[in-house]
Amino acid sequence: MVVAVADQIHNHVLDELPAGPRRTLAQAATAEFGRRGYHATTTRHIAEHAGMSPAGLYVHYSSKAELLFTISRIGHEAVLNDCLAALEDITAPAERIRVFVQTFTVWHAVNHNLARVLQYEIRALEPEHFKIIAAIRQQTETFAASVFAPLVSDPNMLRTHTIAILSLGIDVARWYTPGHSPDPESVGQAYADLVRGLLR
Amino acid sequence: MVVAVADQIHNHVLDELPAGPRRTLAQAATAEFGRRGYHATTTRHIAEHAGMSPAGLYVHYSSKAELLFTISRIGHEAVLNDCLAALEDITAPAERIRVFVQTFTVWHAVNHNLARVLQYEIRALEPEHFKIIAAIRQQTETFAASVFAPLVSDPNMLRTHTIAILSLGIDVARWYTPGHSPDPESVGQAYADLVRGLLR
DNA sequence: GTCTATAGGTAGATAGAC
DNA sequence: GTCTATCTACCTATAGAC
Repeated sequence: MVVAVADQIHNHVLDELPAGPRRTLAQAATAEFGRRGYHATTTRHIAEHAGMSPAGLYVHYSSKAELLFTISRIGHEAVLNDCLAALEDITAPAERIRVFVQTFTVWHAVNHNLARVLQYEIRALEPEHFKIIAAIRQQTETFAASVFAPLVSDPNMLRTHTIAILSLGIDVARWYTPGHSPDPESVGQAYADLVRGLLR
Repeated sequence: MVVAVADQIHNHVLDELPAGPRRTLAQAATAEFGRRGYHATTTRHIAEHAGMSPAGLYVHYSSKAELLFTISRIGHEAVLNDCLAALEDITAPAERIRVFVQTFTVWHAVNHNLARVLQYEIRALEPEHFKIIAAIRQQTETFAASVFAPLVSDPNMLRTHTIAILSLGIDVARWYTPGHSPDPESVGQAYADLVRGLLR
């Protein structure tokens, strides 16, 4: 079943946190923020999802804002690191592009709920938190551009192509619906093929 | 100046409403919802932006939810109608695709603030409102698929291509920043070129 | 139709017992 | 570390004067 697999991998990203209430709360908050949005989600929703009282949350997180920041930081680092790791041993430019698009796309399909928090709730971050997140996003964008650069000579076109290709992956988080959409690997493969045509 | 032009055309969409407090409030709400999100925006923000007291809003709208629905309905109808109108006299399949992509993309760049409300705040709509909006979105998606169909024989690929191409346009609303991003026409042209390569 | 004032509800966060 | 109870603040919406 697609839903179960997606949930497993989804939880896997936040497994960077040691097992315990802090991780449980981060998982609960990700589910709620992803479905309803940060401002529509109450601390009571999160606590109930995590199986504890509203007050219990504040033993492990100082605020709702810290919970969002923690999720956002781990998520943003995970996308970047997964893409870096996937391309580590690949040197052929065309193959690097193919694997990048596939990895980035699959990540957003598998982690569509977490990805929605990353992409939609940036403006809900507090200013100091926003700066840190923006820096990670900049790294991801710069890395993507470096992957596409060998096949795009014009710098202006490189910028447009990079934004467009990242858009394809990012927007998967918006429309992806487990059970209704094709499985993540299929989407990733289809998008990698699309981009190959796009860059010729 | 790019900002001024974008604001003019932005306001133009809501000019479907007769001039008066109802239109002024819809414009104010669009600006606030687009910047901060529906749930982070208070009725006081909207009233202040529109230059009236918090209570004044309720003379013209029954609730904050009705304001969102009004904006969402007019905006969704505008995208669909603009695309239909742009393709009315065009029969050549490749040209229809080019003009569709350009129109859809430019619309989301010019109306990026309104477009954010359309794309990000669907889940904030009340159930009855959601049904009506979903029906308009379905029409737009069906129309897009009919435009691409002549150049994509495999039905499965048609669905993937349609989603991907709509994603490109929709995601413009997320990243477009007047003054920093290229002007809307340039983005539309670049994306139309990209899609031409993508469909070959 | 506009305002000031406020009702009624609920949010984030804390106090203090166990 | 968990709970129940609650504080304080603010939000949507209404009442009622002008």
